[in-house]
Amino acid sequence: MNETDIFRALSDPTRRAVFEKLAAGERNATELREGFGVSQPAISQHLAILRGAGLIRERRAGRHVHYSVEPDGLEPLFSWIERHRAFWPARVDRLKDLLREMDQ
Amino acid sequence: MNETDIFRALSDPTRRAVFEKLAAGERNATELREGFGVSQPAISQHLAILRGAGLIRERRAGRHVHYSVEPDGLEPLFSWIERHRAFWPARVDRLKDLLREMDQ
DNA sequence: CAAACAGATAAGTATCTGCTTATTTGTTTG
DNA sequence: CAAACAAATAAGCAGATACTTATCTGTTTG
Repeated sequence: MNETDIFRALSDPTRRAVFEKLAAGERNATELREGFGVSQPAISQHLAILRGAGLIRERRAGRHVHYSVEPDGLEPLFSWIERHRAFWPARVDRLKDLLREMDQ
Repeated sequence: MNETDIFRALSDPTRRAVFEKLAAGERNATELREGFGVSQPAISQHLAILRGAGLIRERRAGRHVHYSVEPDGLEPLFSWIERHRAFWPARVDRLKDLLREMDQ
C-alpha cells in the first residue's frame, strides 16, 4: 500500500510485465503465466507481491482466480511524483490537477 | 536509465529520502548524510545507484562533490505510466498530452 | 609538505529476493 | 467419489542487496 511496496513490486521486470498484461484486461493465473518462462508458483508469488502492494485485486470463480488491476493502486506513486512539485514547479501542478480529475 | 533501474533505485526508503532531499536543492555527500543513521560509505553507495539509474548528477568542486537531481531522470517513469493508457483510456490520454508539453 | 578532510572503493556479512521442486488446498467433472 | 485441474504454500537455494569497517585517492590548508 505504501510507496516502498509499490516501487519494489514494480522493480521486477516479470512482475511489471504481469501488471501490464492485467492492465489490458482481467486474466487468471494460468493465462498470466503464458509467455513467461517461469513456473506456476513463481507467477503465484509475483501475484501475491503485486496484491500486497495494492496494485491488483483478485476475484475467485470456482477453481479459477481472476486477477485485475486495482484502479487506484498507482495513486501513491502519483502522489509521490506530485510531492516533487517543488522541483518542477509548473509542470507538476498541472499533473496534480489532472490526478484530481482522475479521482472523480 | 531504464525502468527497472529507476523503480529499483526508488524502492529503497533511504535512497528515496536522499533523492527527495536533492529535489529541494543541490547538496554534497556529507550534507546528504545528515539525518540518516547510516555510514558514509552507505550514502556513497546509494548515490552511485541513484546516479546509475540516471536520477541524479554530480558536480565536482575541489574535494567536495555536489549532487543534484537530473531534471529528466524520471522521464522513463512518466513514460511507463503513460503506456497504461489502454487501461485508463481517457484519463491517460490527458496525461500523455501533459507529458508532451513537459518535454518542450 | 604533513595532517585533516571529502568521498570512493574493497571486502565481508546478514538478510532479502526470485526461483525451483514438492506438496497442499480447494473445485470440478466423468 | 476419484481423477484432473487451478492455484497457493512450503522448503531450499543461488545470487543480489544494504550495510558495516578498513583502506585508498585526491584536495585543501596550516
